[in-house]
Amino acid sequence: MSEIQRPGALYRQVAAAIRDAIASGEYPPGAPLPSEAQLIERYQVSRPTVRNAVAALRSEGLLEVIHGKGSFVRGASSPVVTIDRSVSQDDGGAFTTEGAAEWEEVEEPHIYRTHTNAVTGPQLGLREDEALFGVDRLLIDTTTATRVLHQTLIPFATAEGTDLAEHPGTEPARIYALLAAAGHTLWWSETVRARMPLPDERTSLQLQDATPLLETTRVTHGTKDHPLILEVLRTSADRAQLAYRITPDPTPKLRATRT
Amino acid sequence: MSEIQRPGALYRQVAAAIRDAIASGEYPPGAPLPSEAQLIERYQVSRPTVRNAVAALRSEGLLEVIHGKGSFVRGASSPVVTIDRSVSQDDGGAFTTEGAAEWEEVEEPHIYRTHTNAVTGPQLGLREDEALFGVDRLLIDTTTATRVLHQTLIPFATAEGTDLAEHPGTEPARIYALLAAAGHTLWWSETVRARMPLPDERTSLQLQDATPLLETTRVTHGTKDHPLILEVLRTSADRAQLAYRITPDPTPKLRATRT
DNA sequence: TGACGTCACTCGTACTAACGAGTGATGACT
DNA sequence: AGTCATCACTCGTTAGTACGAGTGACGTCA
Repeated sequence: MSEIQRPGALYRQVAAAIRDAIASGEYPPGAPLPSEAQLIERYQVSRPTVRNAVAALRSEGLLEVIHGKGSFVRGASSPVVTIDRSVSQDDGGAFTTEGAAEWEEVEEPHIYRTHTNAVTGPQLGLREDEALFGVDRLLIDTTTATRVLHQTLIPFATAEGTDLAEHPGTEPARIYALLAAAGHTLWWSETVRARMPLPDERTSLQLQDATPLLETTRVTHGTKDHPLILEVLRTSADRAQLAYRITPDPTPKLRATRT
Repeated sequence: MSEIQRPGALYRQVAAAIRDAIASGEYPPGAPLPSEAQLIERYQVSRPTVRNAVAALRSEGLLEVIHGKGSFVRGASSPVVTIDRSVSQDDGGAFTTEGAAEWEEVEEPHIYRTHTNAVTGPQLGLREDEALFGVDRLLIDTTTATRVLHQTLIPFATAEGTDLAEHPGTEPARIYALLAAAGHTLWWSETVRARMPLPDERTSLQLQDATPLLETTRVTHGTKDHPLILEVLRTSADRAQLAYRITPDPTPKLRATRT
């Protein structure tokens, strides 16, 4: 072996050596790494050790391995799409949720009835087992092919007396307009988290290895004291980032929450 | 073997069987999994296969493995701390960035000089290689021990003529107050992304396996046409989530960006 | 009683070996 | 010329084996 020696496990040394080689530009983004056989030769280690090292780099998101072809350097994955989470309202009262123009539904939205659970109940200010409409959408950005899972949960209490009871599959921006027309002054609170995807999320969002999931939960508040709508958006952290616009809030913090 | 059979690789079948066992409550969160030797016995496979299966579940964030003790079920990790990213301003003009009361600096902030690069330049509306002050902080939430890395980048052009040129290590909320006092009307744009941590981020934030990093970038805008300050916040997606407050924006979207 | 060494148990690392499976190019056959 | 079988190369999976290293309990010895 040439450049490896000190720290701990052999495979970590090999991983570090490869990491350095990538950082030094020896293997630029997109370039193929030497094959396992060549790495075995170069570092004079066994195949399990090489595979262990490659696996480590893969879990760091540094490599992409394609069966039958080889390992490739995955350039610093910077998000491709910026999803603007601010909400605009034009003179006519119509709302624009950024992206409405860019995203396209690939399938019919899945509309169903469900109930609040231990998570969604508190978020909506409801007890558990309260009736909800649910709408699941799979959206795809037409230019970048970025996929987004979008779920809308509408309490019966919110839908009652509006068009929503008949057409829960209405698009969010129209729902906002509906609620505003019903006399609500709307504002939203949103939380953002990230986690590793579940197996089914990996497939439906077509996530690569070591790609976290970005998940944002938006609660629509109206003039009444309890929340009106719950929306959850899930997408690949590799492909998308979220954008917010913040203006100073004259009301001293009401929202110091802790779970 | 008992419950495993169909789909693809043996180790995936074993992983699925263990995943099901966890889901079924056979191994509740916090409980120890059978040892490797017992899993070998139970599923009648070799040790590499068992280890492969366990590694897969570990990378899903479902298991935590402790050397010398065993493997343990890691219950659905819901964030512990909510970081409110909205900004409040009281009558006296002082700003409150939520969390200021809860977070504590563990070390002296690291203050240095640096330059814009290909990423930070455009974000600040500057060319590359423009001079900046940099301030790095490691903050810890006193009640939950959640760690946060915070970086502030201040262009010389912003600091000039203000207290910042002398004291770049000023806290963000005070910087906002300073800029407001200098005649700026402030607003902020913020982007959120997630990715797997780099090795050094893993250690400084004490991240466990399969824990993504939440990273948010805040740009402070004033009355002038170019941005004033850049802040980057990094924390464990396992321990923290971000919160935003959204109000309808009368200006039709100016911010449809794409990188 | 207290300190410490030992031991049994756990996972971590490393090697050899063999075969399966995906990919792409080459070349023969129609 | 076009189609398709083959082959070489890549990574994927599995088995078997050995020893290193961290942890905690137990028992011995002072």
